[in-house]
This record gives sequence, structure tokens and C-alpha cells, in this order.
Amino acid sequence: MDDARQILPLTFSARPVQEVARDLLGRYLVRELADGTSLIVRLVETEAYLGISDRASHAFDGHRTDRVQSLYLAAGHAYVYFVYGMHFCLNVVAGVTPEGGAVLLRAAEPVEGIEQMTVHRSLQRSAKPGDIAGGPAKLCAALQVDREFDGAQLDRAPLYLACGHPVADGEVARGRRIGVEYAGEAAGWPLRFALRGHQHVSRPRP
DNA sequence: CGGAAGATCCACT
DNA sequence: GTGGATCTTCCGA
Repeated sequence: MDDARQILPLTFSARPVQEVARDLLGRYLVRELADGTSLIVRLVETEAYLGISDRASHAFDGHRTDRVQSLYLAAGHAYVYFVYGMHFCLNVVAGVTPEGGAVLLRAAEPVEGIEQMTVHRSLQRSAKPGDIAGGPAKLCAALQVDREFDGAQLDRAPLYLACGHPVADGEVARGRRIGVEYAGEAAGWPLRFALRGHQHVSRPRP
């Protein structure tokens, strides 16, 4: 049963971005802290950003600045960016070729190390579902992921993707992406994927 | 070199 | 439902 902790190879992400976003649902994200503690979460919500051809993507039209460099690394690398003066968001670079495609990890369900994550999020023990990692910035805070991980490879400690438990199509809900209203037509593309009705998915539920 | 906006979250009404 | 917190990054002048 510990197959669930098998590391996913970088090639997992070397497929069309939407496919990767869909397939990441149910997978594990593992963070090993310096003191040896393992934090594990199960991904329940993702968003695909297609890159050059996607107005909502930070790589739209080949946009390439220092901040965005890691979006053009090979599939399976991390792209971590800072938003709103106080939050970090974690993406998995994805796609068959480097075109700036990536999957934003939006929400997850704590599996192991809940106590520690609760501390990282400055919550009381009575955290409700979604409080710990029910949002992209919450997820980063819970796992202590920041710009240090920008450009890191997600197939090795201290931060990696693991097999977890793939989900059936019937469990997957799709919808438009969050917070990209400025992106014109691309704003309506159904590139948000989530586990249907799952308590840890952020709002609004797709 | 200044200003504005941002793939967010939370507290408050 | 709304606005404030907070600061990096980038673009235009």
C-alpha cells in the first residue's frame, strides 16, 4: 500500500498540460522538512495554464522575465511565484515541449503531518476542512514552500510528487479558472479540475 | 524611477 | 459581499 508514496518521475508532467492537471488529482505532494518530518497532502484541485497561447498564463505570448524563467524549464520542475505582497503559489511545469505550460496546485487534503501543517498555518487544532490547504497560498504556507523552491525538480526530496491514488473520471468536476477575468476568452476555458464535492476544494466549487 | 496591479486570504458587516 | 493587508515585479515616462 506504500506504492502511494512512490515518486512520480519528471516524465509524468511531460504530456499536454490539461492531461497533467487532470491526472494530478488524487496524487500526493510530499514535503520533507529539515528536521526529518514528512508532510503529505492529497491534491484535490488544480488548474492548467497553457503557456504561450493562454492569456491567463504568466508565459502568455512568450512573456519571459526573471520572475518567470522557471516556467520554461523542462516538465516536472517547480514554478513558485509571489502574489499580493504576502502569498506564494506552487505550479508544476508541464507540457510536451517547453512552452510555458504549468499546473497550479490549488488545494489539497492533509494526509500526514497535520499537526505540523496546522502550526505552519497558525491555526488552532479545530481547523475546519479546507483551512489547512484549501487554496493555493494556504497549500504553500502549510507545506512551507516559498521562492526557494522556484526551479526545483519535483521528483526528489525535499519536495516531490508521489503516486497517491488516481481518481475516476466520474469524480472529476471541471470549471473556469479563478481570478483570471482579465484574460478575455481564455478566462472561460474549463481548465480548473477538482474532486467533485470534496470538502477541501476552494470556493466557488466547480 | 514611480506607480499600479496581481493565478489570495481573512475579518468584518 | 467587500475591502484591507502587503510587497514584488514590471512597464512606461
